[in-house]
Amino acid sequence: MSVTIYDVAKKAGVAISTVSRVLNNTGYVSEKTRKRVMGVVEELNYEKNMLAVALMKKQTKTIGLIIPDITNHFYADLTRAVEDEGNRHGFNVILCNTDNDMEKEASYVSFLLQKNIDGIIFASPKKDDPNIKALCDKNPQFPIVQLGGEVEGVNTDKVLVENSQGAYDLTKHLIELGHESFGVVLGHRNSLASKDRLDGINIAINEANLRLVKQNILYGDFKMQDGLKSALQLLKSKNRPTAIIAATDLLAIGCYQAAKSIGLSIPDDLSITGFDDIEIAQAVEPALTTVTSPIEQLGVRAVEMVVSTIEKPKAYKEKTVYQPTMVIRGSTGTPVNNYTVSS
Amino acid sequence: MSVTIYDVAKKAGVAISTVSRVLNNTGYVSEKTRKRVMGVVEELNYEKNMLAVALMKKQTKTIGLIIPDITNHFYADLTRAVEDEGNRHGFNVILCNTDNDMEKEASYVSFLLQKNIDGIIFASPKKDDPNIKALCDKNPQFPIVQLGGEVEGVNTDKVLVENSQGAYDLTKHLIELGHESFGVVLGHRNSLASKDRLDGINIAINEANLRLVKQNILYGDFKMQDGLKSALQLLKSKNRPTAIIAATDLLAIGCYQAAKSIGLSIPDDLSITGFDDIEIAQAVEPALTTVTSPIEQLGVRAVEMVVSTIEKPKAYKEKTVYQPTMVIRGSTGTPVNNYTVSS
DNA sequence: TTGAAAGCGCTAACAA
DNA sequence: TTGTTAGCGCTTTCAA
Repeated sequence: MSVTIYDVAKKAGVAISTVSRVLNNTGYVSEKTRKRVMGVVEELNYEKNMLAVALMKKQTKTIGLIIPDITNHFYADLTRAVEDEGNRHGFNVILCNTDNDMEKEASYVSFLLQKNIDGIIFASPKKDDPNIKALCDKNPQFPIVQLGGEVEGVNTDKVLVENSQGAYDLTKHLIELGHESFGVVLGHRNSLASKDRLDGINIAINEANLRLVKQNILYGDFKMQDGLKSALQLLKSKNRPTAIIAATDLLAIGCYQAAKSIGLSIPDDLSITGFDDIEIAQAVEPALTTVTSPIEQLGVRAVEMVVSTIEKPKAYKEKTVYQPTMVIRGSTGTPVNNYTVSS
Repeated sequence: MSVTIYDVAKKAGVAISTVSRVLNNTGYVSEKTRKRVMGVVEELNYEKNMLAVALMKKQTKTIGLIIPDITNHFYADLTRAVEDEGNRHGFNVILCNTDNDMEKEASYVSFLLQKNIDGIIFASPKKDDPNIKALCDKNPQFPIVQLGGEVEGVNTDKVLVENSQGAYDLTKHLIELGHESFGVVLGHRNSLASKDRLDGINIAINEANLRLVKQNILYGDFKMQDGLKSALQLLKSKNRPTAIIAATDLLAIGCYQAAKSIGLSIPDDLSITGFDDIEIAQAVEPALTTVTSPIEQLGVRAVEMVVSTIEKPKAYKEKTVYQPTMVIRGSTGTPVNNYTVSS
């Protein structure tokens, strides 16, 4: 079928080991034979079969990227960064969307392992993810990096964002504007993203001697619809907050819709904050106050970590933590507190 | 290192071929040995090395997906669909972002080929893409599907969307509202998306005996920023249009910003239409009139096509064409025509 | 400086 | 019903 190293060897009148040597620049080869071999390689349009190489070397030059959902802008950006950086190092990336479904994740992981993938990046693992734990227990040497989350009791390389800091900043900003009652619109209950953010919010609120009513903390999925639903619930409640802190920009935009649907104006009647700073955050009206993470850098760092452990296994694990940055825009302001909503 | 078929065979006291047989359900195996072998498989936690299988069978159960940019919502949705459907058929997908850079694409393609990938889906190929042509010329049997675009003079399976129809519908809708002067904000000059849409627009305009001024057709990249820039240029020109047709929703949202920045209200002073119906399209104010494609179906169909050709090569090529659907929302209306802008 | 040959882990004739 | 063996295309000792 396709041309192999044998074809090249025969045509060049040398042994396959010689061809292999010139192809890989390994061992001694006379300039003369090198030229001859390269000539035949060009002539025959020979391309190395990486499968055979992989079987030999036990390196596929492929990494797996496991994310909840590529449709979420944050993961799209991240994936882009990982793919680019991987490519720069000569690695391809196999994409896996789990929807936070552990069974799906398990099946992906075993599939990836069977394919002898060289390493895996887990984005936003949930704190009780059993698959990562199992994988690490079974083979502590296998290159894994956890990005933007950490499974309890599992020691791997990590790239993290101090999300609690971002949430703290946002909350403090709202408090300084004069807000005293808050609504919190989160995603999955056991996503680290939700937990971290809530922590930061609580710290800021406690510092200011204010209280966060438990009923004002709502969980859901990460879609815009969920933001709308949660916000409606908050806005129609007795403990109606003057500010809503959403766990992602998309959720925040869902909150915008809720506010509009019942005639509240942002930020006069209601301040809203997001998280992620997706492209649309500046396009909505008013522009969204949010927090931005160095997503590209996260991806780059994660790839650096896997690739370096793949190429030279190391005895220690490392962790890099990034700080998010608050971006104040038009969706937050001093509360006016003069509105009424029919409950 | 890891446990192989030999380990299983030895422990079970059978030959490797027997193990292979029970693993693949091929040929006769007595119930007794089957059970014994399976027992050992479980006990040893044996997992098949797909690399070896692939080397033998010349099938890697992996397909490549080549897209311009995962960061673009349309491709994120598409990728999601392709990945899901691929997975359903037992295929992994390797993601490649080309940024429409032909060299990058070429390098990806040769990389994928070296890895003995089973097939490739090219999303939105540009009409003069040299790589697809070269690939087909070299190996007409290799499973390829072009999605949402077609390279001239290349015969492969195709999944298309009649974008010109969507653009036609949008334009006609605007004309019926009373618009007579249009601005067109496109993406790359030689992307099929741009060409198709322009075609549809022209047909509708000609049918109505109107004219589209050449200076009102602007090209750029596909980012929000480009929409803003192009729209500003249009709105400050002498031939200021009353409606802008953008090639994507993101570009349209850029146009929103331009309109707002110079104090025009939508749709009274300016109607705007998009393309794609991304999630945010309904969240912007006013909600965006746009056109929606069955993205998921596109991905599913493309995967069906590659997978079926991978599994059973066929002598013919096929093409599936989908119709887009117009979604009318608040961003289009009757022109009021009483505004002035300092030029 | 080059070649022969032994694998990498598996499938698939072919024999028994 | 099971075992033996020859590859798949390559890298890498070890000899020459």
